[in-house]
Formats: sequence, structure tokens, C-alpha cells
Amino acid sequence: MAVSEGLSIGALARRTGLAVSAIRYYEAQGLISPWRNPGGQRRYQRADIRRLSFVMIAQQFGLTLPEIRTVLSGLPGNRTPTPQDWKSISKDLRARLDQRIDTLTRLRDDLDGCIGCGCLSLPKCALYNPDDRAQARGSGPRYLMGDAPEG
Amino acid sequence: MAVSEGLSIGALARRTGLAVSAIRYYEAQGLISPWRNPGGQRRYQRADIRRLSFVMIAQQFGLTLPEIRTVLSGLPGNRTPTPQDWKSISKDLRARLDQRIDTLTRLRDDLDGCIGCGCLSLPKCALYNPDDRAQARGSGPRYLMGDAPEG
DNA sequence: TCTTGACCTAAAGTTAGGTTTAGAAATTAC
DNA sequence: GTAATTTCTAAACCTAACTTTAGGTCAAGA
Repeated sequence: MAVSEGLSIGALARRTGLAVSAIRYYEAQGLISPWRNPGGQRRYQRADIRRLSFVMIAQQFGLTLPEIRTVLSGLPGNRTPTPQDWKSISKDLRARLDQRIDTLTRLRDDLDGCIGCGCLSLPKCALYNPDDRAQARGSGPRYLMGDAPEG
Repeated sequence: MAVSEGLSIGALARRTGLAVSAIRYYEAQGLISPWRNPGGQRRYQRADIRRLSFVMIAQQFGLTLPEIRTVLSGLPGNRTPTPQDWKSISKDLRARLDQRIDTLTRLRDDLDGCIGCGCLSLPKCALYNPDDRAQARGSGPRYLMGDAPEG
């Protein structure tokens, strides 16, 4: 049971609090890449605990798994990430978070304008600005119209 | 074509930018309640344009449809909502938005701590605090563990 | 009148992010 | 050496928020 044998998926699950099924799913989404032991079972590096922690944090911040994959691609592929490496992609994460906060703050200010006039009439009302991609689900156009003067 | 005949679903779709299918879906979710004309087609009040605009704004703010239904229940059922009525539920919305912004801001500050030490080690790292229900998807426990000293 | 376009319902399909299930093989524990 | 865990894959299932499809009806205009 040498250290070099790596962690089993169950051990990794216990260390991260994720379900085993979620870890396999993340692998399918390209977020983590274990190797296999002679019997075909997945084996993980200790650094993968940190990697999954990062995934969970980024999810809290509202990033999608493809976005997280992109951020993680900032880590070196050929060696175990150093604290500096983590620091670097964390800054990337922070920048995205800042943008989300700005967007929400702007939305709030716009809403305040609407509360002020009590009418919810647009185009003051936020949705005209198209930047909050994180919230955009489904498809099709999403614009907003008020009870404009002319029908 | 008297005013009292109301808007067809297509007209409402054009006025709000929503798809016809989405409007029917919102009805199924209890967000809007049209009446029917003699031929069985849906007819809407002009005030419903505003109602759907509100739904769209609330979605931008990250509320789920059940949550939006709850907020909308603050509107009077027996008469057309007045500007004051809208103002009142908009304040409700603003309060929820404020909370989301606060949560994200706190998460950002926590992340800053992690960037500072470069290690992403917990429990500093945000996910321990369980309040951002809006982001919680899926199920199962989600806690976070670092590369703690003892295995 | 007749024909087009809008509308109807019900059911199935879609995406994200997973979980559950089934049946088989590998590992670990005794 | 055998029993109990874990793990494996593949496929089906789940929720939210819709869209699409299929087959039929209603309404408006020339």
C-alpha cells in the first residue's frame, strides 16, 4: 500500500465529500483524469483532492462545468500543481466572480429605479443588458417590454 | 375588437419577447392565469405583460419559478395590481437580491484568503458556509476537505 | 367559402448536473 | 479460501425550465 499507488475513488470521495458517481461524472466532463491500476480501477493523486475542492468552490460561484474545465486548463498538465499554480487560477476565478457581483449590483440598481417609479416599465429594467450569461438558460430571445404608450 | 376581449397568447408573446410555449409553461406552473374565449383560446389582461416582465426580471436575479410564484402571491388576486402593489413585491425581490450579493461578496472575500496563502486549504474556503441555497444543485453532502496533515 | 395562420392538448425531447440500477469483476477482510 | 466490500460499465432516471412534435381546431381575410 505504498503512497505511489494513489487513492481509490472511494477514498477520494471521502476526502472531498463528493459522491463516487459525481467524481466519475466529472471525469466524463474532462475535469479530472485518473489512471487505472492493473485491475482497471481508477487511481488518483493526492493533488486531485485539491482539484476537486476547486471544482466545488467554482460551482458555488456559479460557473458551469465547461467553464471550470477552462479555468483548470490553466494548471500545468505535466507536473503536480504548485501553490503558485493554484494561486494563479484562483485569481482567474476571482475575476469572474467580480464580474458576476458587478452584474448583480447593476441589476439591483436598475430595479431600484423601477421601484422608484413603481411601474416596472422598461427599458430601465435590467434585462436589456445581455451580460449575465451565467443565468441564461433555455433558448430563444429574452427581451423585456413594458406597457408602452403605443400598442 | 374591444379592449375587454384581451390579448391572445401570440400578442402577449410579442409584447414580452417570450415564446408562446414558455407562456403556456408558466401557466402550468401557476405564474399566470388567463381566461378562455368561447373558442377555448387563452386571453390575457394587459396587466399580464407587466406580470411576465416581472417573472423575467426575477429569473435574472436567480429565483426559481416556485419562488417567483411565491413573490407574485403578494399581488392582489381580486383586482388589477396598482403601481404600489408592484412596488411592494419589487422590494421583496430587492431584498432577495441583496442577500445573493452579500453571499457572493463573502465568498469572494473567503477566496481572497485562499489566494493569499496559495493553498486552497480549508476550512477558510467558503463552502463550509451553507447559505447559498440559490446555487445548490443536485443532492448529497457537499463539504470540502483540504490536504489535511493527517490522512 | 375557403384557406392560411394562430391556437389547442398531450407527450416526448433537450441540457445541466448528477443519481440509481443492474450485473459483473476486483479487492479487502477474516 | 471464502465472504463482504468496492469498483467497473452502460444505461436509465431525476429536476428545472423549456422546446418540439403530432394531430387537430379556431379565427381572420380575400
